[in-house]
This record gives sequence, structure tokens and C-alpha cells, in this order.
Amino acid sequence: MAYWLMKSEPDVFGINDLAQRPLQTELWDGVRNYQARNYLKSMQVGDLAFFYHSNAKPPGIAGIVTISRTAYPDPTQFDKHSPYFDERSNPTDPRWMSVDVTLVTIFEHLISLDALRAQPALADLPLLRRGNRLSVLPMAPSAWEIINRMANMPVSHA
DNA sequence: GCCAACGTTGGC
DNA sequence: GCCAACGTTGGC
Repeated sequence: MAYWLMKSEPDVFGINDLAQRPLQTELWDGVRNYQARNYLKSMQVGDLAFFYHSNAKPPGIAGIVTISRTAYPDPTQFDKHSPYFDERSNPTDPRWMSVDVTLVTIFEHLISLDALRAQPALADLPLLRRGNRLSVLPMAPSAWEIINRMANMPVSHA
């Protein structure tokens, strides 16, 4: 089993939107970066991912989801009316992938980006590296545990 | 709204 | 294959 971090803008689709979906499950669409796409392809059912709110005030980790369906062609790439439409993608050889995610936990308090940066043990976290723009990132088990502990603390660390 | 960082595109 | 131009991400 592997650990991940997946970014979404809460103004577009946040963790509370996921909570309101049937079975608290939704496809994760719109990934248009090859490296992030390759991470999606390697996900297995049962993998866990932090749900990160980007372009938010404040940005941070809002909760945990599990991968409930492995990668399949992202339908929005073929939808002319979707902002994610890609005219160069071919149905016989789809360029972009989705997975399904199912809600596991909404953290009582968002773990803010500031709080993450304040943890010396997370100094090497890819998420915190300058200029990182990948919307799907792998997480080392050690980092996963540290952040999980932060989530379970009674007081926020921002 | 600004802008640094970075990926992609396309001319050559 | 190089690299300038351009578009996007995402924190601030």
C-alpha cells in the first residue's frame, strides 16, 4: 500500500464536496501533467492520500481519502464542453487518467501549509519544496505518520 | 493581482 | 536537440 497527496482547489472541488457525493466517492479528473498522470496510474485500491486544498486561505491538508478504483481514462479529455478537454487525445490511446477516491476522514482542523513548514522532520517533503507544482505527489510512510500525528493533536499547530 | 517556478510547445 | 515564448500553478 502506498501513500499520496492530491491537490484540489476547494473553490472548484473541496473535501466537503466529496463528502456530499453518493458513497462519498468521486472521480479525480483534470490531471494534465504527465508525471502526475503516471502517479495516478501506479495507484492501487486501498492506497491512502491526503486531500490538499490549494489556492485556499489558508492552503493545507484537509483530510484523507482512499483510492477506490484504479486508473481509467479521464472522461473529461473527450468532452468538448469540459475545461479539461484535450483535442489531441485519442479514445483508442487516452492520454489522461482518472482514479476514484472515497472519503476517509475530514480533519477537525486543517493542517495548514505553515504548520507543515514548521515541522523540521518534514523539511524534505516534496510538497514543501520551492516551486513544486505537481498536483499528485507520493508520500513517504514516515512523513505520512508525522502528518497523521499532527492531525490527531488536540490543538492546531499553525 | 503579482510573480517565481516550471512544463510544454514549436521554430529553427 | 536547443531554447525562447508562452501558459499554468499556487503561494503570497
